[in-house]
Amino acid sequence: MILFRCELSAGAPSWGRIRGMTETTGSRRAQVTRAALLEAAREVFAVAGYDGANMVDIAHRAQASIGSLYHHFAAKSDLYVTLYNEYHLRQQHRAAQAFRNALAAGEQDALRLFMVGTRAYLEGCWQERKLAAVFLSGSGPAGFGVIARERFGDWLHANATLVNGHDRPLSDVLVLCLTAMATEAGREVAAAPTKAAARRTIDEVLELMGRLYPAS
Amino acid sequence: MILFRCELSAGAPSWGRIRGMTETTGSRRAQVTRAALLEAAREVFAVAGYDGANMVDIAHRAQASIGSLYHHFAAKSDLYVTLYNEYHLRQQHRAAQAFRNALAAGEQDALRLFMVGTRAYLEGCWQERKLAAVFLSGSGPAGFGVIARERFGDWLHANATLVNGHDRPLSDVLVLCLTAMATEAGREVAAAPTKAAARRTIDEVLELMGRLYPAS
DNA sequence: GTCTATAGTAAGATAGAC
DNA sequence: GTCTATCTTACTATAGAC
Repeated sequence: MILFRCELSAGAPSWGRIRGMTETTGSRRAQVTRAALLEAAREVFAVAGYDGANMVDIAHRAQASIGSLYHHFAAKSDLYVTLYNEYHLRQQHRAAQAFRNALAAGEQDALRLFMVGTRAYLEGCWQERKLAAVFLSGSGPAGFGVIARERFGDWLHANATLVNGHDRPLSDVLVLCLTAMATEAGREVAAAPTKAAARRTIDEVLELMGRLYPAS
Repeated sequence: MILFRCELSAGAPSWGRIRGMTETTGSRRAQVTRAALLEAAREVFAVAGYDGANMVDIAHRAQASIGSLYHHFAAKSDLYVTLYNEYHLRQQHRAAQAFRNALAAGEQDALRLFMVGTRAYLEGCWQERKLAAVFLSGSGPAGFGVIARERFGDWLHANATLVNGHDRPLSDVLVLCLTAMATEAGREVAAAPTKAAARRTIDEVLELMGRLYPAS
């Protein structure tokens, strides 16, 4: 029984490459440039949002040129989606790690294991709050919000399925509500002024989720 | 004790006029043009979303010119916000009406009254599903999502305050979760294939909200 | 691979005649 | 108030030197 498995969306994402993604191999210098461009994009998106960000600013901040930017990324959306996919993968790893730790520590209760994974996700929102705020802000290329919600819902559903041991243990509406709560909580956590405040929000949301989640 | 009062945000909205709103008075012909432009905008936004909509399409669909459009509305965001404010007002009226009806029918329980108002909101999402889908899609001018969420949260908080009879009966996190659930539910309802499906979603969400809402 | 320069396109917004 | 014509900005895309 594998909860919060990284394989969930490690395959080809249904969304992702809008116009054909750039390769990840290349010379050392190319990789440095690419990394600088991604880091610059992360900062610019965080300040200006998706629509407000412009490619020239990103290139300048990375001390690279427009030509170089377009050499590495086919479009603005490509830049955004690349950042999102990497972020999403890190979040999955955090959840999977926390789950394994809890299992190793002897935790058996399915619901509690589910909560552990969800808590890890929310703590990831705090650790990467600037980037998380970008993706939770609702900005992004056309259709991105819907896809991100669906991906998160699938993730919840798949893990909840394993928790309960049934094929379809949770109603669609319950998954809808859990997803909505986790998303809103992530937004709140990413905007929290202090780590203590973030932790309070996380604790309280998990307590509320426990009231919704049917006892296993 | 007035629940779901229309006055809640009938005053000057904190957001609203991005660049100065146009007056509502004018000649008969001007008002006809203005109404046609709003109706056209409603249709175009519903199909293309905020970013995808373009002003030329809206003007053409209203059989008016670009110049005329900009005479009536200072910017694309003004058009969008005007539609939103009118929609929001109708939703408030629906909730207030349902509340008054329930009161007149002898309903006394505070929580049940709260649910009646919330149900009216969700049924409004179904009745105006095309328009509701626009505002719930997450599209919109920069910063709109945040403001819309805040406005809804204020509405929830104010009414819940009256329900419970305390100054601050609900924790911020609980309001956050109720807001998130209502918003997601509204999205789902607006996208439901049939009225029966919408009603099922509404019933189930209200049941779940009842588990979160502290007994009064 | 990286750069500068530039053309093309689309859309928001404005000017000024009527 | 309404119109046509035009301005401005910004993303996309490409060419061609190094």
